[in-house]
Amino acid sequence: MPDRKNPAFQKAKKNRIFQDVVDQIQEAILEKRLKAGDMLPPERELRETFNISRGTLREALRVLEHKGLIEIRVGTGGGSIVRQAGMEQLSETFTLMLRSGTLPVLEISEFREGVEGKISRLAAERASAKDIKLLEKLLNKAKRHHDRGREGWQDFLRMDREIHKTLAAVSRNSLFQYAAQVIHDNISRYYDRFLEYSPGRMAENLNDLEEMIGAVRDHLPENAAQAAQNHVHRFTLRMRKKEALLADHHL
Amino acid sequence: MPDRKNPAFQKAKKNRIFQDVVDQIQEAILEKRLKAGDMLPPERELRETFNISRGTLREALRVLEHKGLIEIRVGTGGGSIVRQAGMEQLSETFTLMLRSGTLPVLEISEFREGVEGKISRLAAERASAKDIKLLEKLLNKAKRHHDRGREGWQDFLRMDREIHKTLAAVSRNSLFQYAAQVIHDNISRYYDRFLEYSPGRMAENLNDLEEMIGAVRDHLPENAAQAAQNHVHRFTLRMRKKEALLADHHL
DNA sequence: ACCATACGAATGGTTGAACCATTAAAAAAG
DNA sequence: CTTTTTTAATGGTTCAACCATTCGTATGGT
Repeated sequence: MPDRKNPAFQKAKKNRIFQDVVDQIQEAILEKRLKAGDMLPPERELRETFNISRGTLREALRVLEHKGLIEIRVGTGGGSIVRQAGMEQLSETFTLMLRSGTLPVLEISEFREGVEGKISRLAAERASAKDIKLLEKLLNKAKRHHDRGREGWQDFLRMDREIHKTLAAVSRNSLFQYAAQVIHDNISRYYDRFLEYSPGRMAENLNDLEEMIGAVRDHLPENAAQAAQNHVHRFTLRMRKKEALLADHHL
Repeated sequence: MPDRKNPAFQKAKKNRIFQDVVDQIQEAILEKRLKAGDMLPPERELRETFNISRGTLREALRVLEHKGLIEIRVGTGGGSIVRQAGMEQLSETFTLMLRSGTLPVLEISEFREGVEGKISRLAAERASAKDIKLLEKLLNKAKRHHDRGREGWQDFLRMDREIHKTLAAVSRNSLFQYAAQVIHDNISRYYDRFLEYSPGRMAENLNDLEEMIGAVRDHLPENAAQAAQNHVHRFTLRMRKKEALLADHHL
């Protein structure tokens, strides 16, 4: 169990006391006076340090937890553990905006096209021999699922996702990686129903993937970007068409 | 024996009552059963609705507030007001990640290049005559500030930002717009110090802006994208060079 | 000596009641 | 009618107790 740290906090003062506590602890973490893995003193002790009630302290800890700056565990040896802020919070907030904001699906898709395009471009620039080997292995799996026809459809879609995920990793940029993942997760949550089976569609998709991976293999960034954008754009078009149909149906 | 599947279940932390309350209220907001501007019942009433203590309820409200889903006001007629989740939370989380070093500055810059490139590309495709007129007006202002030399530097930078903002609006995609703004705000918060005056730098920047706006005027998406990326990339390079210098200095 | 079980202490989670601080609306004063 | 004062609603904070979970340790049987 890590040592309990006590980096000399000040007494709370602001209008909203818990906010002052949040700020103090956050600063301590950002200035590395508290490092990832360190444990804060137990609530009953921190309470006295800040000279506030336990309830107020807990509101502060709750916010810090939600910010991803601490993790809270119960039981003996539990308590508040300092974390390294990760991408989860960014994803969560983004998801909230996608779900609640009035972001038109068209704009989201357009953004996605840009991100996927750039990812493929970077991947084409940076793919190592090993990366290429992996991508081609995945592509072969996809081909085999394609050849199985209708019964391979779900597996094919899974490989499609896997390939995109791998390309994102090859781009060596975690922001693009997370952006692609968050958008994909959110788009598919609402539009997976558009992915009904059709032989032509699967052949078309397989062709897209072949083009993308071929361009990455040959280190042709421009082609890779174009292929990826076409691939995503095709999905967007299908989605819009289907949406229009559904709208008609409702009239 | 069948394979054991692991479909990435979420941690079942539902033991925590406040989390359940957060989820319920959040769902109500996302499903528009609660709209922006609506007010939740006062704490003492909500407490009874959920059949929990006020302290627990307040922890839930605290989290919702931090998510940007509600705003809390004190006094008569105050209470929890439903908000539309905006960009502030995204920006805040982004700032946290920047400061805690989770996101390498290089990756952020690269992302920014992609976003600004795509924005300029879209702007070149979609700019109306009116948009172009506005952009050229801004460009002229920038030119005049440039001609004033050193004393026009700050004004020139302001115009640079204004032009980028306008381009983002012309792209007609609020996601790109948000992304560009969040990244710009965060990058400049920590790296404005790299923007020291030099006549060559200002001339170089002005030239970039002229190229970008020229390409938009002539509806040449590819050129516009390239010009914007170069523009941002130049800033990235300067930033990295300066960072290296500072690092040397510290040795 | 070893292992399983039961206990107990540490720690976060929850509760209820009371009081403080701020604000807007109503009442009183001019 | 305007200004000031009062009042009531509402979030902010405190305190004290108890519940639930977890882990180390003591206990006891083999």
